[in-house]
Amino acid sequence: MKILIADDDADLRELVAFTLTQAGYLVIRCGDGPTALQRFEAELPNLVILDINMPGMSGFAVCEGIRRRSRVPVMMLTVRGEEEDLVRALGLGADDYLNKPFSPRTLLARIKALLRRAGTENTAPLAAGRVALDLEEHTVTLAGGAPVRLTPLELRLLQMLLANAGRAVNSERLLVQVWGHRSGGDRQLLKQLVHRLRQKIEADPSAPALLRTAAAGYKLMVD
Amino acid sequence: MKILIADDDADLRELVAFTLTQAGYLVIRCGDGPTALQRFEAELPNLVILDINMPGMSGFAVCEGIRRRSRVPVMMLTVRGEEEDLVRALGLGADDYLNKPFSPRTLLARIKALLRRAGTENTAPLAAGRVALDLEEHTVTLAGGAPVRLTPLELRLLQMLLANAGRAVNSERLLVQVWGHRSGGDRQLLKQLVHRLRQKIEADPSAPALLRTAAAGYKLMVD
DNA sequence: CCCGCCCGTCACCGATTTGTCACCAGGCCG
DNA sequence: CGGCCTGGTGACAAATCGGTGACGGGCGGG
Repeated sequence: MKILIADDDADLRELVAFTLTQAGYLVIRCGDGPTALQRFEAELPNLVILDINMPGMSGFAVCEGIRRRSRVPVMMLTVRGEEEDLVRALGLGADDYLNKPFSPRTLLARIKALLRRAGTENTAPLAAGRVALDLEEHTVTLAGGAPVRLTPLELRLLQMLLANAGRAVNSERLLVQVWGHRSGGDRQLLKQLVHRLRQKIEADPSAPALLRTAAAGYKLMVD
Repeated sequence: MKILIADDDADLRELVAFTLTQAGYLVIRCGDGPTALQRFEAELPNLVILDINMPGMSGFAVCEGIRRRSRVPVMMLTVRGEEEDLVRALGLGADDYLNKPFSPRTLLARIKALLRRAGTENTAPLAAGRVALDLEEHTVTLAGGAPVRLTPLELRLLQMLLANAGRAVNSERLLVQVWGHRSGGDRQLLKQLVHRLRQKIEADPSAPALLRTAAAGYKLMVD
């Protein structure tokens, strides 16, 4: 589950990003309007959080731009008491708003509600570190990158590793989970699958940084 | 569920739009009569809300135009005490009216009543993006185009995809929903049906833009 | 009775995915 | 030093999958 946050206030931006990351979402940050639009195009996040007051290009304009090509849920961050802003934002197609300052708890609750309403929540928030899995689309997204398509077997393998992110997973167990094999012997299959997966997700497949070989198995690195 | 709201008073329009959006409807806005007619053609909403007093082209004229090609429920917004307007509106085929000012609660209640009466709500999501289904006529209408006749199976398939517009639907689930098959195996049927449906609804069937192949199934594009 | 539509079935193509084999490099140990 | 194991890699073949064209049986309307 990807969320784009655009706010020129670095402190607030990081607070939001931290809260969301902790909750298992993959967060994309930016500090101004034009960048937000560009990142939106590139990442196609599942939800967008926009600060209204940004220098250069306001949240309104960004919202308008996004609405021209997508019905993705948009949440605006407003200053309490600016009723006019609020009405304008909702008029431009924003889905919800939050008055600053707000609590992380409130933020999460509103975001969950928005995603539920948008029907996006089924796409389980399977994410850890810089890896986010989209079970419905059969893709992985590595922080800052474009989604990568995975084959069914690759998806299953990555899902198993993700479920145990940071810890080594026994080869035996991976064989059982991915192929349903009851006994060992078929190490070659796993070898190949890992190899193929690395070609797709590693920056340098010959020096694996994410999917590392561990004692008697493999592990997915977090940070 | 799509609702078109036409009102030249921006504040009122946005209030209505916000109320409806919160209630889960997809809202299409416009501020004058000609635009309303044009958007109606393009979007084929499930319900239309018209202000009577609009500069240029009155709500009456819009209502008349809509009635020439559709029996979609129409609600008029009137100023209290203008009995004559009211009579004229209902005479032109409007289904209900609301005196300004009104409360969001009232608005929602009346809209639900209208939709229930029109039998639109049971008939489920019949429109998304540029695709609108007519279950009675066994036709689809693509934005701006002429209705296309569908066979019963094609209709069922499109209905299933429409109910999950924008998201991928598993082949397995489609098989069960369309044919009532309990188990897999018969992928060939789905292949053919999709192929035949694409011939009818795609501008270029060899490069599907609407009914796209997705991971482990198909999906109907909305944007 | 014939005709057209609907739809299940088969056959084929090209692309993707997956299983298999052969080989290499490095570590360990007798 | 040489055998042996483990993990990585490239290459190839088999299997699968989606798209497409074609055939024909069943059925209802003229």
